[in-house]
Amino acid sequence: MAPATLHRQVETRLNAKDIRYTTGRRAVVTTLAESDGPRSAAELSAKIGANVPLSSLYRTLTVLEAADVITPHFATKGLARYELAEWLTGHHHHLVCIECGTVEDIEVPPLYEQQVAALVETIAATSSFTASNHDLEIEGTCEQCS
Amino acid sequence: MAPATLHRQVETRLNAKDIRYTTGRRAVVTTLAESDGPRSAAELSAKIGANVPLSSLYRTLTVLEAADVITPHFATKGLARYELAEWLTGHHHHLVCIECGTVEDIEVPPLYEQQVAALVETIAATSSFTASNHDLEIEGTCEQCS
DNA sequence: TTCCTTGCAAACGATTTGCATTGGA
DNA sequence: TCCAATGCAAATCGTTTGCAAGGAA
Repeated sequence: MAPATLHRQVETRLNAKDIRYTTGRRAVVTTLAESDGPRSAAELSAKIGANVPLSSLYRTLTVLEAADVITPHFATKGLARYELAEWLTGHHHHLVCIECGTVEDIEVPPLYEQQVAALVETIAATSSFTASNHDLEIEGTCEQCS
Repeated sequence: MAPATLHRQVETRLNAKDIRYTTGRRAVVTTLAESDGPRSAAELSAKIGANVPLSSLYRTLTVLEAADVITPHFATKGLARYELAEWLTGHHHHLVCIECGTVEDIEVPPLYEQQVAALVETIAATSSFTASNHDLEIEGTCEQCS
């Protein structure tokens, strides 16, 4: 999605909830849009530069998550990583490096996605669990670490 | 797996690495074997009772993880949950409740498992990422929370 | 002016570590 | 006996919160 379009969509979403789309929030959205996978508060801070205090960053993340603009991800120990919500990026899955912990987004071909969706349907039909979403985590070693 | 068999397998594995299979370690393995999903240190502590200090529990978890007897899981914010490694339990996936955070194991029918395996193969073939395992997280609402 | 937002510092909760003690082979 | 394992207390790390200052409508 073009950055201008992205920001317009986010702004509309935030305005609908009477939340301002401030510079700091815009910076987080921009940075996540440029990333190819979820990023932690520390990673965002480093990339944004302009030494924003971490407490402000965390507050920004809380606000954006509550507005469903970003989604948290917890594939690695001890810290949360965030990415733009799927209504902004499209549905995707994750490659998780078991060495360095970085996470990369992947899209899977439609045929496979249908199979996974069918699997989730099947599970839902045979249990009392109400499924709303799914995420396939492929664990392994990234190029850097191998 | 029968408890006796389980403990024998774990003991063999630990002995091979010159690690003792102590009462505390045995208690963690027993408790995880009785659980239907990954459990946190606090949950294990509560279930084991016998007020074991958390620091000892964490050390036990570290040792068992290093010996590949247990595997950490991070689907929810702020804390790690552990489960017996798949060579002891068999391959499975997870239902994650987005309300209360609890995680439950599920086995998926072989046909679907083959499809997922094929998907992972395909991804591996088209990227420089070396896949070693995968985990499908189905997010939704558990019976309690719905 | 009136709230929302931000910055700073202190507080928190999960986890880790140093060190002295205990216990099993 | 001797080193691994444990308990306790203090330290660490990511994250959250109270409160006062800054900023946009």
